[in-house]
Amino acid sequence: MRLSRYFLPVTKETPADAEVISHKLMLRAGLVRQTASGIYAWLPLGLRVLKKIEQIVREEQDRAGAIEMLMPTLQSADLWRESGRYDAYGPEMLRIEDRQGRDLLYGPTNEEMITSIFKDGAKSYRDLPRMLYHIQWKFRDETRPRFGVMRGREFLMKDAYSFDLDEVGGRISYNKQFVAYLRTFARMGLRAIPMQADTGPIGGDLSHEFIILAPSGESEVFFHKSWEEARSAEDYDVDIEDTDGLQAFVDSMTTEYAATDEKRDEAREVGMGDDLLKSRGVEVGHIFFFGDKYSKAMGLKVSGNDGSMITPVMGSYGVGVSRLAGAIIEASHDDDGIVWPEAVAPYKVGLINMRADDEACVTAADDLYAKLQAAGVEVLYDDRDERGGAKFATMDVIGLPWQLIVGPRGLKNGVVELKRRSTGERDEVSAEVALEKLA
RNA sequence: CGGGGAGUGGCGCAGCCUGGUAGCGCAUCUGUUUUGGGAACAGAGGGUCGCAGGUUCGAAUCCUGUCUCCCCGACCA
Repeated sequence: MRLSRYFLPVTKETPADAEVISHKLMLRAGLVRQTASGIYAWLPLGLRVLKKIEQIVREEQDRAGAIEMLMPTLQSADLWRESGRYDAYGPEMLRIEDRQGRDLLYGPTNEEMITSIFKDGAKSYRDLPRMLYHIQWKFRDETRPRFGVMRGREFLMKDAYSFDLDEVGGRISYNKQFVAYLRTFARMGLRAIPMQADTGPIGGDLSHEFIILAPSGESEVFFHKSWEEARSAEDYDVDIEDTDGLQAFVDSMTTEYAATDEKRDEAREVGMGDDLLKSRGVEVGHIFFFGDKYSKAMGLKVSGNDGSMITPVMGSYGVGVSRLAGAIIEASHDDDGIVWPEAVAPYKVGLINMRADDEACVTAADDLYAKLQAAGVEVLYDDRDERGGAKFATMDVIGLPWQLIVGPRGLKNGVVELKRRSTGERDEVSAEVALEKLA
């Protein structure tokens, strides 16, 4: 994409509304614009990030054996009356009436709807286990939206639902999602720690929040120092079909101490000494097993192999997709702007032509642009007639992982400059070497 | 939902107390000189002062109502 033809409203000043760093940077970098309290428009650059995040979530859900579908944002109130939640949910649920006077709501979550759909389509024990998911906008009318997209009223969420014949099966589904979550966040360059959350009606330990560490996160978290070390998705490469191995792996991930502020175990902390670390954290995912709460209330039953009727047990698994965009920035930025992890960067390379009025520079930069595109490299080409300083500042604030700088100074010596955003390292290399490194 | 604050060119703000026909910085546009870390100079465009009433010869300014947004707290599968 040529910047001269793009829509990228980057600002030097921060709007007064923004308080947290990710919100400020998202506005400054032209990723989002607020349209109402807690409601955001995703501008072209921001949308690319959102889609990158969404795609990683999708790939890991698919890998875990979940099946993608899409449910609507608007739901019938009758569906929620079946589960009893229409009255129970409270004012956080946005209620709407259509022209016929029918009660609708903008879905804050989809347990009722998925249960109803699954009930319609699954009749036999042979139809289970199944996991279904979708990535769809939700609305929760929070009393006080804040922190930009991290606590919006309208937000993009991946929500998955598992259906199993019994609790043993339910735990297997849960474990598959558990691993998928670790992998998902690791792929985005985040350190996400599973922390035990309030348990569902069944009790036990089948509910975890995934908290990412970020110095400016919204809540305080406490954990064993082993979580400090960076881990990649490969560290979570488990055979999810090996039930025992999967369980052992999940156990190993939940033995080291990790707790949110409300869940602290002081007795345990005392014995940890220097191994205990604390940080700020942002919740980016939450998984839980809730047994037959919805299946029972909504009459979901399938035939067993002995002709009996079985009420399946369910779990649900949420990832805050739009929240992640903010959370990643919280975890990865510096004084100059965003530092995108490569996996979610809107473009991989920012190509800068230092002098739009210099024929040699234009030719060289155009050539690199064409070759990068031909090689399938996502590149944002700053071909505007601006001064170098302004271009550097723009590239730094939008945080693309690589900056490829073409200027008269380097061309004289037959080189271009390759700068890594995360470290600031610069290499003077030939155009060919630069292409090789980026392709 | 309790408490606090703010609405004035795209963004950040001043003016309001003490009514007199709207200003500054940044951004934008034009021109010239510039050009490796957000250039300088000269000129230009752009605002029914959130909205609705009221008081007054006259309202951004005073009064009443209303809407919106932000911050702290409570809440947050």
